[in-house]
Amino acid sequence: MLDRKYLIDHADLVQQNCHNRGVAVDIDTLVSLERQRRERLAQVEELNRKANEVAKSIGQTKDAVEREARKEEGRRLREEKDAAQAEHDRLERECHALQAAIPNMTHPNAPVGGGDHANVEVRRGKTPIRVFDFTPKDHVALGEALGLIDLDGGARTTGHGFYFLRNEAVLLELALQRYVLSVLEAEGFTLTTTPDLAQNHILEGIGFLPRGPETQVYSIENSDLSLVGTAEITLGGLYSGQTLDAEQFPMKVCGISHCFRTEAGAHGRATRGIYRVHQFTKVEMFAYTLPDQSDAIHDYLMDLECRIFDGLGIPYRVIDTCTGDLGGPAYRKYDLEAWMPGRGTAGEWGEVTSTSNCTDYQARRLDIRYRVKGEKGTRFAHTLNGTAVAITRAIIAILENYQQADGSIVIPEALRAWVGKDRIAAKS
RNA sequence: GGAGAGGUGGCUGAGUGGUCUAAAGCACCGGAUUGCUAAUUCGGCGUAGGGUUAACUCCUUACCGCAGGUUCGAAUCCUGUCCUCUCCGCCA
Repeated sequence: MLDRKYLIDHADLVQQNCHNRGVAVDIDTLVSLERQRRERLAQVEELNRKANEVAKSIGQTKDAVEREARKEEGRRLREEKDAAQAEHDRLERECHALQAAIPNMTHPNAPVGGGDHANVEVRRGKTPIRVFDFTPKDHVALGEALGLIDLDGGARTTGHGFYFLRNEAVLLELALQRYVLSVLEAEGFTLTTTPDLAQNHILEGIGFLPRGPETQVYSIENSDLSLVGTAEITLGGLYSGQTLDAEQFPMKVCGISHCFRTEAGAHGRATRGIYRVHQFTKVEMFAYTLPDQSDAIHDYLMDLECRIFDGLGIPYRVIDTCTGDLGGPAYRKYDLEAWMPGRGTAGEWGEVTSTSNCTDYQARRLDIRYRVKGEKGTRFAHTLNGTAVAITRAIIAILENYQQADGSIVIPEALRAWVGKDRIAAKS
C-alpha cells in the first residue's frame, strides 16, 4: 500500500506507474473521495471537541435544571457526531479499497513493458550449459526410472499437483535445506522454522488475496487462517504492529516452510512433473531494512541466490523483471532461471528463485515501523524477500543437469556431505 | 478441554463514573551544581490522524490488549473476543 498523502500529492506519477504496470486504477476518484473524507473528519473532530467541553462542564454544574439542559446539549452533539462519523467511515472504506488496489512504485531502472520479451537478462551463472552426448531425459522420466518421484501416489492420496518424494530425492530435499542454511547462517541470517498457516490479514498485508475467485490461497474453513504460499508471509508478519530499533537493521531472517498454492488457472502451462505443484518446501530469505539500505540489500539477496546456484553447479541466468510482470508489492524483482535440459524440445530456462524489494509497501499495511535513536516519531521499514531454495524446482534442475549416459545421477559436490553419497545409481 | 488470575506509556506499577490533560519510580534526553568511576536538583520525555506554521510552531481528535455496548461523560460499568500466567486433565 502506498502512502495516502503521497498518492494525492503525486497523482500523475502514480497514474503513469500504474499504466506501466498494466494496472487500471482511478486516481482522480480517490483524490476526490479523500478530500471529502478530510472535510468530514474535521467536522467529526469539531463536534467531538464541543461534546467533550459540554461533558466536562456538567461535572462542575450544581444546578439540576442547568445540568439537564447540558446533558441534552451533549446528547445532541454526540448524535450529530455519530452521523458525521458514519459518513466519514464510509468514505474511508472506499478510499482504502481504492488505495489497496494500487501497486507499489517502481525502481527507475526496472525495464518498462509487459511480457517475457520485455524482461532483461542481467547476468549468467558461472556454470556453462552442458552439451550432452546423449538425449537428456526430463525429471519426470528420471524420477520414475530411479524411484525418486511418485506422482501417481500423490494423485491417489491427495490429487493432481501432489507427489511423494522417495529414496535419494528425500535425502536431496534435506541436503538442499541443510546446504542453504549453512550458507545463510554464515551470512548472519537468523535461522527459523515457521508456521505453515497465517491469519488472513497478514496474507493481505504481504499482498496475497485470501478470498475471491482469483485466490491462489487455500483457506481453512470456519477460521480466519490460510495455508501460506511462502514463508515470506509469516516472516513479514513476524514483526507486524512492531516498532523496531533502527540499529537492528538490516535484519536478516530465513525461514523454512511448506508452501501451498492452488495454482488456479495455471493448468496446461508448464504443469508437467513437479514444476508447478500445490505443495512444496522452501527456504525463504527475508530482510527488514532502512529505506536507504534496501537497494543494496536487494542486490545482496540476488548475489546470494547466485552463489547458491553457482555452488550447486547449475547454469542459470538472472532476469530483471519488467514493470508489467511485477506483483503489486514489488518495487523491483530479479528472477533466477535455471537451465533445465529436459524441458521443451531442447531444454529451457525455468524459474527457480525470485527476489523482490517491496520498499515500504508491505510495512505500511502490516504496520512495521522503526525508530531512530534521538529522532522524533517512527517510519516504515523496508522489506525484501528472496528464495534461498525452492526444493522441487532445485531437484528438477539437479536431476536434469547431473544425469549421466548410464542413467545415473551425480550428486552436486556441495550436497554430498549431506546426502551421504556421490551418485544416485541407475536401476538395472 | 476444565478452574482461577491478569493484560495501563520503553520498563515497573497506581488508578473502581467527572481537574485522568493517567500518580510514582526506573530508564532516557537537556540544563544547573558539586572534585572523583558519580551524587543532588530543575525541566523535558509516547504513537497516529487532521488543521496551522518560517519551524514538531501552535491548536485539535483518537489511543489504557482488541471489538462492541451503557452514559452528557468510561482506563474504571456491561457483553464478546484475543493473548499471557498458574493449577488440573490430555498428548508428540
